[in-house]
Amino acid sequence: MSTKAPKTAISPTRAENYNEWYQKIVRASDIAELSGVRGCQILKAWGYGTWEQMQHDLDRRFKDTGHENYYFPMYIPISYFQREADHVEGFAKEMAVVTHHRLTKNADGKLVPDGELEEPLIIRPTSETIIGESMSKWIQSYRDLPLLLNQWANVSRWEMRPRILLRTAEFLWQEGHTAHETKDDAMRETTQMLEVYRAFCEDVLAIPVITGEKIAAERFPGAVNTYCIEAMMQDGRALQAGTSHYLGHSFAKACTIQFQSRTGSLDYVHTTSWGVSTRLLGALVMTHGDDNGMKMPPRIAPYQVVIIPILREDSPKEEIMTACEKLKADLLNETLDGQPVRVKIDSRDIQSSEKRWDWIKKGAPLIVEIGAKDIASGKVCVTRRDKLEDGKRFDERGTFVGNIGLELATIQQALFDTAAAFRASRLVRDIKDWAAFEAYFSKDEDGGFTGGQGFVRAKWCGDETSLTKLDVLGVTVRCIPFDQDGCEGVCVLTGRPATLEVIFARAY
RNA sequence: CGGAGAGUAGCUCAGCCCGGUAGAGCACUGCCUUCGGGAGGCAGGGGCCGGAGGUUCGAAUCCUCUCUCUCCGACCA
Repeated sequence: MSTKAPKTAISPTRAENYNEWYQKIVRASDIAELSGVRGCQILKAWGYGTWEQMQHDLDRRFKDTGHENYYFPMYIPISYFQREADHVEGFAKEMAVVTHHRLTKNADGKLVPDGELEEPLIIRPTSETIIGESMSKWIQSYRDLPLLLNQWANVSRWEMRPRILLRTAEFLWQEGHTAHETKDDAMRETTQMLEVYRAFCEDVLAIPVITGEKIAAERFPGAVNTYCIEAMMQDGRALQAGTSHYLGHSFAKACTIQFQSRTGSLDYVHTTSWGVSTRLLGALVMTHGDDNGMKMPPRIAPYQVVIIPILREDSPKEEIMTACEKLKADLLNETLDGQPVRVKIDSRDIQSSEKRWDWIKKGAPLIVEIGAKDIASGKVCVTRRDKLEDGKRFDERGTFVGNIGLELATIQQALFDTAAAFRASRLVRDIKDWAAFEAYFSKDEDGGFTGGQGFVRAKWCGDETSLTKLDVLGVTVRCIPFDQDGCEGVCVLTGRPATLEVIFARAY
């Protein structure tokens, strides 16, 4: 019995059921899977490898801006955590709490917690308080400032409704924490790191983002200002891809981080924090995935070129493998952005067609097949993942190798352009009143995928009580974009005069 | 955390209503034939039916509790 091959590698397709497509593609691309532990995920080699690429790139950007890596404990005494009231308010409902320090067997032979801790520990949801504790000891004078540190770590937030890669009980991230002498210095840091994130997302992940500030209701608990980069997923929903906070004196006061100023006074430092997480993997999937799987932007792909030897019973196996090795070696001498091209030879003992689909689903940017015919002709058979519909092409071997850096850069740009065009097609600017607004977010499918519709950029009066109107639509204010037009207009929610432009959208 | 649905082979599921100790397709293993393409044939391996109790001579099937996942809602730096 022959089963008909599906038209698409991922089923259902995005149009059929976007949510299910998302879960399927995450699995099929071998990026991550759910674990047996409630709300927790396993990052697999292809997903973790992508995260490692992100880490390398971001870490360099952090170092270039003067930061150094530290590592702080995962356990935070409740007494530290509760020092900042807003912080407690924001996070208390999703804490994992450690109350015991050993296990013993009970009468039934079952292991039960024993040895209750005098003071329970929480597992960090973020580290402002425990880092603040150290900063208060390390900082004495203005000469100790600025203190610019970063930590790569796991954090835990007990989410009620987990969603793989986007919202899990444990995830990996980096959190930058800095302390400054003045508000201006801290604000510069906050905006500088947001810009680092923007550049990283757009240039490396090929995800176009909108930079802006969060409204009060969406701020980080304890922050004075929260800034963000917001990306649009293929269902039109917004995803916060990174945040940067100016924390003012909140944690300085909570943790008593003081310094003697140039004039001799004892002042509180101004702190900031900023972070991105493995959620970016989810953003990548929902930005670049299609119905055949993932498309990894070359700058972040663990392997940019995958070589598949085409081996038949009668093939000169050694000769083909040697040719593959030689091609790999030649490609390793080529570069993208000054970095050696990342190449993998897939020598698994399975059918070559299966390997090919495997890498299509994973989203390797370029798949090269080498068989006896190619060696004879001096050519290579190339599949460009972002142009699957073009099929295979046959390049002169030397041409392919010589152009590899250029081609990877071309693919990178093509992915960004596609994502930017998609966002542009769903970024609406001409909605001026509530009737049009409500109609936009209430309309049925218009040929796109389910859910979010898109972004509405419109005038808003700034009165947060007006936002209750949005509840029934499931829409929120994603950010106040930096590039305000400053023009006078009418608030789309209240009809009152307004100069503020905001992005309205459904969000993840 | 509230409402709904679902957990049976690695995956997708049938069997459950009408209890009699497990099946299909795909995947996997071996052999053969194929193969520039998500192959075909034959032969195999693999599950104590999410877990714990209970009812019964007997439970995947009935009852109770519990865990996990999915969807909707609340919540969500």
